[in-house]
Amino acid sequence: MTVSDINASTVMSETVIAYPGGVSRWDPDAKGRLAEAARELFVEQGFDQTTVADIAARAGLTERTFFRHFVDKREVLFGGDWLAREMTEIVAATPTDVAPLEVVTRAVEQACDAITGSPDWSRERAHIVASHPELQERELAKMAVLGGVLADGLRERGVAPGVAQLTAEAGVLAFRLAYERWADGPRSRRLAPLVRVVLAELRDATTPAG
Amino acid sequence: MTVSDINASTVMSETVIAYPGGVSRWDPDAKGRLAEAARELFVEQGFDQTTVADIAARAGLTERTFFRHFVDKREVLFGGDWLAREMTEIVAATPTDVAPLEVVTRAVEQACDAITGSPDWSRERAHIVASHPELQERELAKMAVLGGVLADGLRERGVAPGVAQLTAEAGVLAFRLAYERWADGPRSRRLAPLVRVVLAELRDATTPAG
DNA sequence: GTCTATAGGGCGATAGAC
DNA sequence: GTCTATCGCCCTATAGAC
Repeated sequence: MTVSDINASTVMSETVIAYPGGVSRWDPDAKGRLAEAARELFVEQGFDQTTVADIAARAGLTERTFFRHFVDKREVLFGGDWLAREMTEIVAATPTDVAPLEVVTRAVEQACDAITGSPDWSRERAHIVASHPELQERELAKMAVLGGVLADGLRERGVAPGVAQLTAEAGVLAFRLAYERWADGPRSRRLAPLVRVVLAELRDATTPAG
Repeated sequence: MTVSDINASTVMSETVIAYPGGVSRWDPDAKGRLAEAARELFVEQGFDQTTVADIAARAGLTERTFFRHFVDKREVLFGGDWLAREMTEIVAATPTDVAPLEVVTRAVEQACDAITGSPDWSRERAHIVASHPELQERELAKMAVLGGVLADGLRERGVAPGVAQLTAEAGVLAFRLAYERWADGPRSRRLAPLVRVVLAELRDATTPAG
């Protein structure tokens, strides 16, 4: 038995014995387990107090594996580029005779429904993000990406580049402000309907002498 | 002129004194020297390849001193809260009979003039930021802060909270898009006049059936 | 100022699936 | 056998604590 064999078998016995939750290193959906472990720990002890090692340990994995799935610690709270891809598809699936502003509005509304599947966690997450500047930064960066994909989607429909960018950015701004209001408001309120309200207010706000 | 004004303007402009030969720890304007050293090194060898130790060494200081002046490595490319303070003052100095949208527009225009004192560095900086996601994140965060102070400024003038936020965010969005166009455009173009153009386009983009 | 913990990258070894 | 996911241990820089 070589040294590396000892290490390996030690690791293996841990795999069999030392995971009380029945979570083994080779169980499926490592990424999902890491995300869930992270959520739990962030709620239990806060984002700052939770190390990547903590998260990996709870998921029955190592730090190194965490970083294979998420580019950094913050990213575990954001669904990668899932929402961006979702929005790309929504825009592409919208009939071509729909006006740019309406395309963006619908895309944002559908995105709202997609992300608020579990309202409790959505709100919890919103408050975690709101209380950590580095997470707000990441959230804003994600919004910028959404603006980019919306603009690209509009351009592919033949919308002029400048108009596409402005319309997309307006939609993303409405998304962000609607989300902010929703997270602070009563839990009975739904997010999607707020989008058109905010967009109308944005138009009024940018109209001189209004 | 306050101490923070001195530091901020030193960071933002080229009013840095030359230190021929040896730079000692006790020479004045440590913050300005650090910012200058950082700029040079970022241009020479890139942001990633430059360590805080490199920057501190060139400025004749220690890493610890760097972190006393800048909360993190990225912050050396951003003027702290200088621009936010500037905007707060501009809003406060605007006559009270000026409409909210016009207040925001003027504040952003004046901010444009303030940050483009040295167009060459401004553009260089814009390209460094554009090619590093973590710097884009910080830039967006700074924009969010500007939105906050503009909204607060409007509220202090008696503008309704919701209107204040929408107007402020619209102004900041126009600022960001104008800056983007300016950085990519010919160097003869000035930044400030772009703001009203973008704001008008934003209004058109948010107007249905337009 | 000194010390230390954490984030995060590089790379080869290895376990398991197929 | 190939292919992929994970490990383990190297490392440095950042950033915070003392």
